[in-house]
Amino acid sequence: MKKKPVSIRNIAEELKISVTTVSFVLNGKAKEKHISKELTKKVLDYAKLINYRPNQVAQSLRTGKSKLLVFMVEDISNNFFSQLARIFEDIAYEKGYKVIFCSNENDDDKANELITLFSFRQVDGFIIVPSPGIRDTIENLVKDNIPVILLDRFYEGLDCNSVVIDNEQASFDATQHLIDNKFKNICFISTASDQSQMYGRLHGYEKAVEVNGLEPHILQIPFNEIIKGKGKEYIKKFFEQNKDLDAVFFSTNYLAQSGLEVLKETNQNLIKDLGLIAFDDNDMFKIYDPTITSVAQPLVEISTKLMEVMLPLLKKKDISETTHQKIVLKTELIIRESSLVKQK
Amino acid sequence: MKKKPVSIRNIAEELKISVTTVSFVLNGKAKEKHISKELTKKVLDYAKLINYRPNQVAQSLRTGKSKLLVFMVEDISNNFFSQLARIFEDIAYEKGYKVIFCSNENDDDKANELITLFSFRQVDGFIIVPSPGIRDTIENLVKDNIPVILLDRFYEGLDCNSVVIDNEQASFDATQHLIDNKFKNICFISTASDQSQMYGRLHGYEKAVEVNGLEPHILQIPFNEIIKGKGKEYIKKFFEQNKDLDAVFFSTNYLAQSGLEVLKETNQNLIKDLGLIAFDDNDMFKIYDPTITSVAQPLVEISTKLMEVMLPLLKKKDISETTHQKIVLKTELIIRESSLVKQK
DNA sequence: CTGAAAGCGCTAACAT
DNA sequence: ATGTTAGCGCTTTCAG
Repeated sequence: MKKKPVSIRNIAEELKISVTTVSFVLNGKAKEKHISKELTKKVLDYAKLINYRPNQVAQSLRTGKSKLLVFMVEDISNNFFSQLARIFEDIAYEKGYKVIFCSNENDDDKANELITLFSFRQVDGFIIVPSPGIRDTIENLVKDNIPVILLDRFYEGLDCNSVVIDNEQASFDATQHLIDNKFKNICFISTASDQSQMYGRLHGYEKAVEVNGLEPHILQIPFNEIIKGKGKEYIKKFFEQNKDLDAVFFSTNYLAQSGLEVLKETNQNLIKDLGLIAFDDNDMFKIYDPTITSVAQPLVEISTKLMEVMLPLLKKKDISETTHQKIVLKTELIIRESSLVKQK
Repeated sequence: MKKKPVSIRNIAEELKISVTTVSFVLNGKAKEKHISKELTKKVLDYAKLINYRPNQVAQSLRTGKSKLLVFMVEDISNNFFSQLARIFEDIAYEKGYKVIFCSNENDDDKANELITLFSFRQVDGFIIVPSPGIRDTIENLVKDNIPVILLDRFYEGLDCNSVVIDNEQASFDATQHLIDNKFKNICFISTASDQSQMYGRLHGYEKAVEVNGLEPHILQIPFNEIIKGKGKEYIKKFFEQNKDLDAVFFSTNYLAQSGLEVLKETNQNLIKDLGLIAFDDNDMFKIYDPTITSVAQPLVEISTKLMEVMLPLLKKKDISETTHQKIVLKTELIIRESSLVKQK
């Protein structure tokens, strides 16, 4: 039989005192409420003895706090996001928060629905990798003083907490690194998106190419085509039409994967002959042949910063006066074989 | 300002009827309670108009149901588990359930703590990839009639719902496939674990080797050594001591990764000369050179079955009479270049 | 110093 | 056919 958990009332009855006193003691307000040392100890000991766990649902109903955070990403099965989730999970648990992960597939409707679903009262805070068109929804969350942090990307001009990386610099450095290794016809394969992170990556590339007096070669694949699995076709066609490329810079990990598939299918040697860099690291990159250079995001640092920004918001009663923090973190270029100068 | 959500009482007042009526209508019990069509429609329309969302916390407190499921795996950042999570997430949302993912690191203490944390009342059901020593905890959950399904592995002799794959058959088939391709000195690299899934994989391998009159070559690495990142060292040493191996069967995806790293570091050609199979597929396997044969678990089927088993348990008031289901699913051997007969 | 009691929003047994 | 009300377990104001 399901044993009914003990309630604060049971404790009170057992100890022949009032629920108030029990509640005060259990919430560490014994001192503040001038409750005697002996009584305090008695309550604490008994609670420990019976291994008392407060009913969090009741607590939530009363306090309006659920100790639940929502961590909404594009796709939790994506290596980058699942790694991030894993680290954030630990940090959150440490602070007494549970995390609900969900995937919005970069789709506005799904994202909106999800945010509504965790409708305002049930969740203490949101960490969101926003899809392109939910700016209004985010703005409303902010207006309603709900703790929210944008992750990975943000909306230009919208005043909201965010933790992102310096995409432009990362992309510039990666491109420059290819150029330093004698590559001249570097292409940039990305999604057709004006989201901040892609915008930054594109501009970093363009800047590096321009500064070095080279020609840009850009492929931007519509996101819904990628969803449909058409990414490979686009890349294949692009490679066929641009035979003189000598290096490829993939702006996301899934594009890198598709790209490598195409190269592999076309001609195994291509992978060795081209300069190759991928945005976002992958464990397999270091055992590929050649090993693949990547732009690695600082996963631990991102997660830590998220919690650092989130915690004060959760603590405060009224966050309407808090200024929004915009954290920009540096990436690391992990140089491996694929981007080094080729000896022909 | 945070706008206060409308409550069922607000609706009642606005419509000048009682909360009961509103509650009944909103819970689809209008017919059952003989509430007039007009009133029903009025309530429904108004609720829609103001976009009413019930406070789920209050609902939970009252009903004891939270619409929350816990999905506890070894490590959510592991590709296999994150893929599974992604699919299960969708299926659960469809049924109105939210999912809390967490990682137990295959550690008993962490697993126990997590289960206690989601202490019995707050969560409607558990899906658990159990660490080796939490048999008692699971048994208690079962005794307390809490819906729980074991995933990926189970405890011999413990009567509990489970969804697993036929590890022994999968492993036998994979090994036999290597043998069919003329490999004679096939080694099996695994963890030192008597958990059911590893036991099955080991036995499948042993059986296939024996049936074919070959010698087994087995490396079992202690799990805590793997955690410490010592996996590669063990594998390296094993390869050095067994120079005559012509094929390797990795029992998990992280071991395959470590193994490939070792092979790569030792001698790039080894990867092409050895027969190679990995348990659990990975997107990168099909673009590796050579492409890598793997035993793929049926992710969608697993997730579907989990929900199929879970839903009835969630619905029933008393599940003490239900018989526990043990679902065993078939895997698929995805044959790629790495396991085909080598032309020397 | 301690206790009584209101009330968070909802459901459902009971009343009318 | 619809309304009144108790109560889920907790926090916290107010009273003693």
